[in-house]
Amino acid sequence: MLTLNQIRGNSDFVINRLKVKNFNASKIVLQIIDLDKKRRQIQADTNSLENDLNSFSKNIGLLFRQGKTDEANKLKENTIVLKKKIKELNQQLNDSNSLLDNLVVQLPNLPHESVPKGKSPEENIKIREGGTFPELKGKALPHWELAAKYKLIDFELGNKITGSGFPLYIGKGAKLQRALINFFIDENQSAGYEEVSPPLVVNEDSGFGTGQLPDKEGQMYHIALDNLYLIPTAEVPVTNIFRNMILEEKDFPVKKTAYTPCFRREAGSYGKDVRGLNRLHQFDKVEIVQIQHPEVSYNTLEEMVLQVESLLQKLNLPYRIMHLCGGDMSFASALTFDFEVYSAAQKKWLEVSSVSNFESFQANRLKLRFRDKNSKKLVLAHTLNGSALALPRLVAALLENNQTDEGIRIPEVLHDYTGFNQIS
RNA sequence: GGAGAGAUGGCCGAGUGGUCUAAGGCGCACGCCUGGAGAGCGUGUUACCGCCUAAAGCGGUACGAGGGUUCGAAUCCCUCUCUCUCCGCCA
Repeated sequence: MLTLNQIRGNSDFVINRLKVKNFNASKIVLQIIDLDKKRRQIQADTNSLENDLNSFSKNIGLLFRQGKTDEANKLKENTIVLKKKIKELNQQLNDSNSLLDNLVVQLPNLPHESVPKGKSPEENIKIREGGTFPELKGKALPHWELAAKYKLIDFELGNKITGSGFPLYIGKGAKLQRALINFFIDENQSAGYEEVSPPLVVNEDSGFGTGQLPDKEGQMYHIALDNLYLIPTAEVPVTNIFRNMILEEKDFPVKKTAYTPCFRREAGSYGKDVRGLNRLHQFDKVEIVQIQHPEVSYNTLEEMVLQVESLLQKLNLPYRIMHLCGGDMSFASALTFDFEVYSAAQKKWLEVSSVSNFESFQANRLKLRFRDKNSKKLVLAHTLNGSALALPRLVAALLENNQTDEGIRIPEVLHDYTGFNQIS
């Protein structure tokens, strides 16, 4: 959520920046500025009346203690009108405040100045690519056929147990999941991220803190009886560790990594794009999160991009890094880099990671601040996160790209984790 | 699931209707003292909103959350949330 300070006095700037995200903010911004002015006037009036009431009360107490009951009772009469007026004004103030909140919450985060204009993923800009493309003999099988052939994943059984989008991993398929998770966490740990293992369900406040609520509730599984939500990503519980916190500058950088299953309702399209592991309701992901000083958060973003890149390099997968255009960015992000791996059989790029700087957008909702060393004032911190990495599509590419006549080769870095170097 | 107790500032903890922003202690910051450190002494130490160009200053709000009673609520009443203890059940 943007701060009122960001909007007040910068309305043109805000409106123009949001155009990059194809968001027409002019109407809302004007409403906000108007309402904010009104709200402040109401508050000034209310405060002054409350001040009057307080001094009346003090005097009444004083008179009672002096035994001047008649005078006190006379003063009491004065407070009746005052109280009624204050009550009305307070009602107005509350109304204005919640109206204002409702408006501000609708504004997406401002995109960073480097964000390219564009409406769709086609307009994302490739930063660089790496890894080597596989040279496959004969016809490459898609991962869902490989998964069936080698009995790694049973989509039908997942269907039977739960429904579509909930695969059952079996044998070496299951072991491969664990191997990847452990590999990623170990790598992130060596890069200075502390491992945490958070709750997989969160309350409403947490959902709001990272921006899933309100608006995007349809994307999360909701447990109505307890009003809790299944996490769509570890970002939610991990970032919410810092809700309502005041950090010191010496605490920076805060670096956490977490493995969690992720649950997404998202009723996507059907057909080829969602076959096999391409889109699931439940999947595994290792996340990295950083809390940083605003002055250096973009260096941190770069550092996180390199961390994710190193994972893909070690797995020896062909990948590319995309600078997302305004239209393809998430609501809360100021700058996002997507990582895609090439799937040899499907002949397309699959997104396996998204690394973003949210600047103070989440911090404002979370009330995550730090004390500035020089000014001694409280300042909103910057939050960043990225997948390092999400498993399903990575596994898809891994299976497809490494298939041979003898079986599927496992990347060397995983051998210690899997205990086998080939699936056959 | 049953019974009971509780929630006060960064932490501990006092406070059962008025001068309570809230005693006392710890911690922290600064100063004095010291060769240096410690002890000791002194001073300071919540956040949010509003007024003010800003600072200073002033006003308002907040004692788990929300509502109520009252001229006045940390204190009384109602609802909710959470924590702890005991019993039961249990991975």
